[in-house]
Amino acid sequence: MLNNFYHFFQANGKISMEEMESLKSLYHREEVKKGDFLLREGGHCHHTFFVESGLIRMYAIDGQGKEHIVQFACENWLLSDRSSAYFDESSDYFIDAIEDSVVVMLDKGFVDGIIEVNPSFQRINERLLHNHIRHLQKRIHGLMAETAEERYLEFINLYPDLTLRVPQWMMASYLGVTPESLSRVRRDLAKRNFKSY
Amino acid sequence: MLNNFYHFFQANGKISMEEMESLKSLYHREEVKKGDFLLREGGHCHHTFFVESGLIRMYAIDGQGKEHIVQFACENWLLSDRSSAYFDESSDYFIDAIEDSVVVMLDKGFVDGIIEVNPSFQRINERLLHNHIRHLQKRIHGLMAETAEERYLEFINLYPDLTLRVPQWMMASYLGVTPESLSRVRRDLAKRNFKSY
DNA sequence: CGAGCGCTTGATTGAGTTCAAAAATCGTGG
DNA sequence: CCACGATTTTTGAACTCAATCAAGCGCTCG
Repeated sequence: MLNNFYHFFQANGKISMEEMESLKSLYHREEVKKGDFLLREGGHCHHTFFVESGLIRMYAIDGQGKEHIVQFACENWLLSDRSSAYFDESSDYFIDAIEDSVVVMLDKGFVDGIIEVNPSFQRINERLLHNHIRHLQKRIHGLMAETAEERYLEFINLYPDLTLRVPQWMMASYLGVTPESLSRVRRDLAKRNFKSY
Repeated sequence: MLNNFYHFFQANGKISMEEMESLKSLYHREEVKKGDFLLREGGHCHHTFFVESGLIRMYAIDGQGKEHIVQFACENWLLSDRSSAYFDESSDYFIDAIEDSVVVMLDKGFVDGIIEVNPSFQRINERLLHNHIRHLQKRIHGLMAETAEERYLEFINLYPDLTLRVPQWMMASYLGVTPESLSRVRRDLAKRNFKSY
């Protein structure tokens, strides 16, 4: 029960079980089924989501009604619309479950709370933010400089586990191409006797 | 002399001139001429750059030798390769001056130093990071969901001042299109009797 | 078992790139 | 202050990658 969650914070900040207990008013466990929403466009993102088990995603829907997946999050990942949560704005994004999942919902006060209990989390939070920035920057560079095929290869390299769990059309949406195009990319790779597994 | 710099921190954190003085070992003023480099690919980013006057840019060069501009920074903007600076990695980016500029170079210790002097800067730094994330996310969405024309219109709306100071081919590089394409976008907008100025 | 969803394939279209070259603008030294 | 070379912007034509539209296949789950 929330083993991943407790382990995540113990490993990162050497926080004790008792200290986590003292914060328990600032988080709660939630089970969600495939397809359930944790956030909808126009709503406010009141939580950061820690994925205890399962798989969730964040995505936007553009003017033409097309989905664009911003991020996946499986076990031990944190996901949140930081803009909405931090700036108290209504969100441009949807967050829903791709698989039946167990999610720990962290209140806005959680980060401050854990920093109070253990100040080293100040650093850890900062690191998470910098990591996020680095990741987004890579994504931008990929979209500007790389072909669909290159982006696909990077993705399966970086997230081999997700590749098996995420439907292909969602991966396409993450990569910024249509499902048809991704299908062709894969066919062409196969023809050039490229074996991934 | 560094009026913008002092004003920026006074306005944001109510820090006194004396307190800024106490940090003066952690920053220094530098004059750079158009074309001068502040950072090169492969180097380490040891500073955050505050633009006192002038205009600088950060960009990457891809496998085909093409430039991709990540960010512009004019007066009162901060610019840095956060990944390189924060994680002590070698940088993927170049930073150089588009105009003759006066830049305040902030040492890595500057942020910690100013937080020590005035703890409210902890919050301000966090806000800057969140803003950065929000901005990058918008950019990703633009690249995935919008046409070159839409991105161009957003840019001139958001940064009308930069539009006048940045050469067109650089704006193209920021928007993720070729200079030729941007030229055509502008011609077509003009033909549809769209007047910006 | 059938309806719907996801994946594939084919044909066509289209936004943006590439290559080439002309026109406009800039900047710098004489 | 002008002129000349370099850079920037524009235009044209051919091309390319990926999108769109349309159809068919196969699986699953209700």
